[in-house]
Amino acid sequence: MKHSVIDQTASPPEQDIFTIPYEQVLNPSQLEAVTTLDGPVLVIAGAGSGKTRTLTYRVARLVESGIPPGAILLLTFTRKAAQEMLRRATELLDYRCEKVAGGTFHSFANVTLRRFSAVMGFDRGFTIMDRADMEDAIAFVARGMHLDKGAGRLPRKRTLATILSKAVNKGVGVEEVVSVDYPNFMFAAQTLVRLQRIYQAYKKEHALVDYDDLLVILRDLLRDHEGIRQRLSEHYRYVMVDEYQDTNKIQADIVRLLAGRHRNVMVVGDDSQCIYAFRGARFANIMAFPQIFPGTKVIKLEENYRSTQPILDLTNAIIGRASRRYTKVLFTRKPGGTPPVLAVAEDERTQSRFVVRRIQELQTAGVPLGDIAVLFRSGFHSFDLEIELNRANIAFVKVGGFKFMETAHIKDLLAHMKVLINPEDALSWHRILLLLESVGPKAADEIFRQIVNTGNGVAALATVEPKPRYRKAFERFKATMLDLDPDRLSVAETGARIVHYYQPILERRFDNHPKRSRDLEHVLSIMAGYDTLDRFLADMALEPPTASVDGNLAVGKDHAGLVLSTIHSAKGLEWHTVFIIWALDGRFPSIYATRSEQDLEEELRLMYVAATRAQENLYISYPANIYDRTTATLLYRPSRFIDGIGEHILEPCVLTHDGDGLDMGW
DNA sequence: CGGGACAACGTTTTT
DNA sequence: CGTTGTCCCG
Repeated sequence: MKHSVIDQTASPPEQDIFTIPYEQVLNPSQLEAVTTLDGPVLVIAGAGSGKTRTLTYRVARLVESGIPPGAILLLTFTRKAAQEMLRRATELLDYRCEKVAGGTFHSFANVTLRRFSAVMGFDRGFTIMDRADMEDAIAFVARGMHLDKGAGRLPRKRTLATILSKAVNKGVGVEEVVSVDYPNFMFAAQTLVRLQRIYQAYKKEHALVDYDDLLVILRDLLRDHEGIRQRLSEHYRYVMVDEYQDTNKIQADIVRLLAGRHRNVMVVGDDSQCIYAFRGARFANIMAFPQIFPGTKVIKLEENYRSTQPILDLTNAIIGRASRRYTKVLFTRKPGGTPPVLAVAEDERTQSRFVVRRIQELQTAGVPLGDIAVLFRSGFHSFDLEIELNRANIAFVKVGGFKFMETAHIKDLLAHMKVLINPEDALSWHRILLLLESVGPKAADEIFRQIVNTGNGVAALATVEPKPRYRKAFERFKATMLDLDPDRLSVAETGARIVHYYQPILERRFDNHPKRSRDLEHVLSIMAGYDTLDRFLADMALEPPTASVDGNLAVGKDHAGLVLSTIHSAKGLEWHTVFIIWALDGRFPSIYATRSEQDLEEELRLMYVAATRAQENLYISYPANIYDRTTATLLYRPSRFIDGIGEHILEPCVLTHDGDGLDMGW
């Protein structure tokens, strides 16, 4: 009997086998979460309530209880979060904790699907498409549909991708997404339904998998193949999921299928911190969990260890403005603290200077730069501040926003590598063939056809008959590619040869090629850390490097530099001092979010997440008098999420800017 | 095929 | 306003 085996390994062992003093370092709720090893558990963990700590100790506890580390699966929102928890568990206990299986749903899906790729009909591997690949593929198949031009234009490819992705993540039809979110495109709804079908078929034919497919295919694999479900479920006997409020229906299904048999599953989340509904996340998953797993033990962590009471007074006031009542109220025993400040700046420059000056004062007062963060709604909100920081010689790392890996030259490099692994990848073939001089869509298509028909992978290049027009370019391409044997060459060597080949193309196509050349060098240095091409490519798609290239790269996120981050990327993190800039109504919430009640509510939660990152100091600021071109209106009110909050909770401060001076008056 | 000129569109967050 | 798609010509 399997059950008796599990019960033996997991039953509470003798007290004295534990080396970690759990009772002394955890509060009663945390302790209960950490020591309840069997059966379904739902932990509702408020901001700063020691959620990460709880998960870390629980990993250690499981391992200490004799569960083999490989039988524990820890699903988190970013891979970094998983690594960090396992690292901390290792510090608490020992090296065994490093062997726990951890990662994001997407990376877990990737490794699992590769194990069972034959079942799915991908016998030669598959390529993961990033967002830009998805858009390109959609645009490509849309062009192939030869739509009647008189019948009105389709949405742009970016919007198409958003629509198709939303339909998948919400588990609804394309028509429904269009009618709810894009009523202006209702005329094209049926075309989009067809487009979705063709796009699916296209991916299948060319062994391409987008982000959504990773989840969907894993779910289907678990649902439709009982043998595989059983194997995986017996392998991962203890499942933990972090940030459960930001999972969607498919992810909840995966958890249900994976843990349905042994029911040893703990999910941790906070409904008031759900900030990914825009891509299908449903905080309803949290409320539904006890129904899916009857007998769930519900544990609430409500004591906040992060922030001072004045900061919590503000965050409670913010979340109190939600129309939905959330499941808990936070309290702290942390003494003292000063009220958060709301700073009104005349213009953006004044706001930037205010932030820079305060940072300098904090440094003088002995606060390390790494303990300070500036948070904002959208990537571009920090541009002006970045200039001022450079001017003041303050090192920073920017997280979120700009996608280094999605720039054209980097994608060109990766496409050359992708066809080595998956020669059916039409998208990448197309991309690299178009780089050849005098090769356009038609010639690219013809060459690709010849390659695929030979069915011989990259080696098929030898048999292609180039037209005289592009013969010379083609021969150079062919010679380079035929020489790239992934079994013989290291990843970095492969990359270096491609870059060498690509250099003249780069110079011909881009004015700023010196900078792009440096980018390529940077990617080559990343390659040095990989021993197989698939691993490298999968990582670049699933966990691309985030730091920007020019100047301020270097420092890792946990060290030294000041952090500039979108609020989405700041999830789960905390700092001594937090600045929230551009808290201007019309920017935060963005005017586009002010239409629907639901979008607005998510923006409110976003403000809540931002404010709850602060331990000691919280500064919220906004530039007044910003003219918005698109709506032809003047934006001058503070964000509605903080407007009108009492002065004893959020202390107002007016920044004036005359000449070079900065006056902080009241 | 490649480049230039022009028109239309929609604007954010990320695996 | 910047990006994307289309059309036309050399």
